[in-house]
Amino acid sequence: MTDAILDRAFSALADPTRRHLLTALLESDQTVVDLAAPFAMSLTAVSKHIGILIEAGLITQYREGRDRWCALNPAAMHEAFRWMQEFGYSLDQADETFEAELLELGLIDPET
Amino acid sequence: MTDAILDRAFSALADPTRRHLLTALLESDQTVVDLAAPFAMSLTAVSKHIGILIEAGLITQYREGRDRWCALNPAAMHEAFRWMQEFGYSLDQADETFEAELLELGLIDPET
DNA sequence: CGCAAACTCAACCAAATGGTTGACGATTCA
DNA sequence: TGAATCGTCAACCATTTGGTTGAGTTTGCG
Repeated sequence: MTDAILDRAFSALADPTRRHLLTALLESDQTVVDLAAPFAMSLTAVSKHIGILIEAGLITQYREGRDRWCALNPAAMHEAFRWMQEFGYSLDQADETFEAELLELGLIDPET
Repeated sequence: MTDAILDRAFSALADPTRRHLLTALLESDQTVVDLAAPFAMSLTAVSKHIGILIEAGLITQYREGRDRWCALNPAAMHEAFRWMQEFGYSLDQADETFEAELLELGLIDPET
């Protein structure tokens, strides 16, 4: 039951396009067309992503004329956040090991 | 670059089996066979899940004879956690709206 | 030695994912 | 009224995902 919510929240968050949509909404509510503008993909594709975010409970929509305005919905994000909080890891330790891991994976340059 | 890390972390977290594996490791380090025992799926399947968790940087492995011990790796979890922290939502508000949403989706009973 | 245990690897499969295009409905505006 | 804007829907496609089975490798043990 709570599994289904976390499934949808985390898999919605797993896509970079959807994460960009969410950060865009951090600024202010936006219409579907506005949200889609920066992306090099069809409006239909972005519309689908938005549908997934809605299903995941990460955003909501309200209509105004022919516009669909999207807004952040804190509920599901909060639930995912809370799940991760169970892992009471040391933040200091994490910061140290993280850099080393990035180097190992070749994802950052040594001089950065 | 950081997108790739978040992609892998969140999509690794999106599967309930893998989340169960992580919470099991919260107790203590465990071998692959031990981790697989509670699940109604083949050892190969669990081994694949573990591989995904390793690739995502959520766990690490060390060998000891024929055993492979798995241990939590806080790095990637921390990164995902930090991304979500950008959403400075009100936790109080989230708790209120979350219950309502669960009801609406039929995921919980009214009396709970 | 010889077998069992602990895995991993390779090949395969069905279903889900992320994208496309084309048609459609609803709303605004000249 | 008629055309343009703002979307959604349906069908299709290639790739990824999550599972299987069968074979192989390495290690421990009697």
